[in-house]
Amino acid sequence: MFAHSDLIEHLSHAFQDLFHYPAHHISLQFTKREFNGDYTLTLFQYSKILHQNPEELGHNIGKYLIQTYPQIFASYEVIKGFLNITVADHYLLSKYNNIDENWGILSPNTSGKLILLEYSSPNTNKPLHLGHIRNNALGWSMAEILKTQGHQLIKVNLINDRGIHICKSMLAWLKWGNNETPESSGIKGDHLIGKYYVLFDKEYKKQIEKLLQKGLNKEDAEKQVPIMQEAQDMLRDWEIGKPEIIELWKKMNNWVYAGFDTTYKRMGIGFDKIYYESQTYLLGKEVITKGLEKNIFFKASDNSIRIDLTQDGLDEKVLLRADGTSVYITQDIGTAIQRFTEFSKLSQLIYVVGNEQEYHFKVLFKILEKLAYPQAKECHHLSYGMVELPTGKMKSREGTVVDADDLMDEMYLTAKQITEELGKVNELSDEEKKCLFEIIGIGALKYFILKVDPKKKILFNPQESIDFEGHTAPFIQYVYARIQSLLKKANFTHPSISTPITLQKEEREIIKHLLHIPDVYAEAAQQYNPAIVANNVYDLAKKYNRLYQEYPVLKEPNENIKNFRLHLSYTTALVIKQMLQKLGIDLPSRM
RNA sequence: GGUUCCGUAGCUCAGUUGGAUAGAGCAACAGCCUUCUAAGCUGUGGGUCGCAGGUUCGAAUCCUGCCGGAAUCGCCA
Repeated sequence: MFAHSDLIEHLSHAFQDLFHYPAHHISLQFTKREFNGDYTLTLFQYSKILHQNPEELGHNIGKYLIQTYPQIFASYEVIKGFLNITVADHYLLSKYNNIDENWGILSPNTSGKLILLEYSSPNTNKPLHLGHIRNNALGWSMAEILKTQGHQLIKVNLINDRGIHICKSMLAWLKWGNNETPESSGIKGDHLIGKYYVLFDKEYKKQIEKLLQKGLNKEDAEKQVPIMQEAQDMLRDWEIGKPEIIELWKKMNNWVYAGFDTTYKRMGIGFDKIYYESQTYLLGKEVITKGLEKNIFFKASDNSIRIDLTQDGLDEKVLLRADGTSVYITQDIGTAIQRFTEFSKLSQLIYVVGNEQEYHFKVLFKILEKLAYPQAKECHHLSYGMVELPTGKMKSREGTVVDADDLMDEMYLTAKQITEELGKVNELSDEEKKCLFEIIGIGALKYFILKVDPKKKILFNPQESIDFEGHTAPFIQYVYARIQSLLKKANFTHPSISTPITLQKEEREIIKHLLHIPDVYAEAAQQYNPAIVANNVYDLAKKYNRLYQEYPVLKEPNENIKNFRLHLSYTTALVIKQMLQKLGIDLPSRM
């Protein structure tokens, strides 16, 4: 199916016939631009095994290929230890004809797995920020990429809707809110809650300062802050289910969810299922007890239950406090097991969570393994680096965050400004324009994030706006829009290519690139890295631009060539669209 | 201190299952719109691939040590 696999098969025949050598794992690479040829075989390794100098070996294989498969191999060159093979135009074209809208995408099949991917997972006490944008973009995109490999994905969000942080916002709202609501204030729900979270923190700091002035040391002061004690009391009331607290909690959480939904929708992401920590935080205790009976865990002298992972290069970890209450990892064990039960065919869990929690997930997966869950070995933490500002890490409480909604607004405005300056779409309706600016702005933002290897941290400078030129989404979207314009002018109906033609170098470059796309998806999935798709689709767009600049399409006098170029343009746009959609980026038909 | 990750052009990043002269974008400079959308194309300049060893015919890529940065090693989540 892929361009390479049959070429490699023929090469392997060559080794067999010529040298009776069973060559496995032959790897072909693209020939570098400065040499003649399409695919290159490196000869050194074989020259050693077969006791033949590379030059001679190269000629032997090259001749064999051309004589045995003249319809596939056109010519070859041996330079130093490299065999550069040029394949025939009609071979490339016959492969090219297989490309359709599902190119590189396997339909759900028997080897496909059922995978649950958890991402986003926000707290309900503050709005989403740039860090969440990275998480959301990565999570969504990773799910789409895994689907190309025939897997079935369940995307879930685990919302952290309980705990002291929510009580802080609730308390501040009770004290100073005057019954302010999103409706009465016109403030988006999550932002409104965030406002009270900040207010709490201000008051908290003020009170600490007072205590310090009274002569308390820092540690005691932090323990005695009245407002913090009030928040603790509120958490206790919440836990025993005091009706007015629960009601307030529900009301304020609903404001937040409405706000999140707006942001998610604008980002173009979604979930198949939403879990709430308030419903899962007690899970896991039972498992701990069972594990204790099986001696996987042990009771420490202080009555807390722990696991000793020192043999596995980790530490001793508490799983249940002495008073029987659960800790963070207890509920993660619980939810994992609950999911294995809930979806019996589930074979993999993927968690999209920042790299600060790498240790946590190592421990979690190890515990699941010790508890003899076969899925444990398939669990994966898609860990990503922090988004940092020139001033350092973003901190919600100190207001040094780049707000997700604000940033998207800014991207929209930049897209609007640039588009209007260029003045190419003036006759579009206001509604169409709005839609276009959104596609360009949000696309630029997502691409900015997704093109970077997830494990690297991203430095975001609010002073410098995100580019719309060069290695960006708008660049790729522009290629697509141009092609749509060509197709429209030509009334293109994509007939198949049957007439033999001679390909230009730029055309071969594009075809070879397109033929390689299935490998790109496979690699991105295998490495859990959407950046591979992001960088590759840029290369494709770049190659098309070279062709576009150099050769006419509609104005090409030869009808066969004209039709072929139109078809190649159409196919390129098709694949670009597919690839960008894997990144969650939309495409405009004009821009 | 232990563990993990990162260090490539002035800046932002590709390239790491070992292969040819290390590639893009931004920024700078010089060209290309009476020809299919110039958010584009072409060219110039810019590199001790953190440092030092090692393995190899061949190392940005693998191994060891060191330097610099980040995260983590909570009965916080």
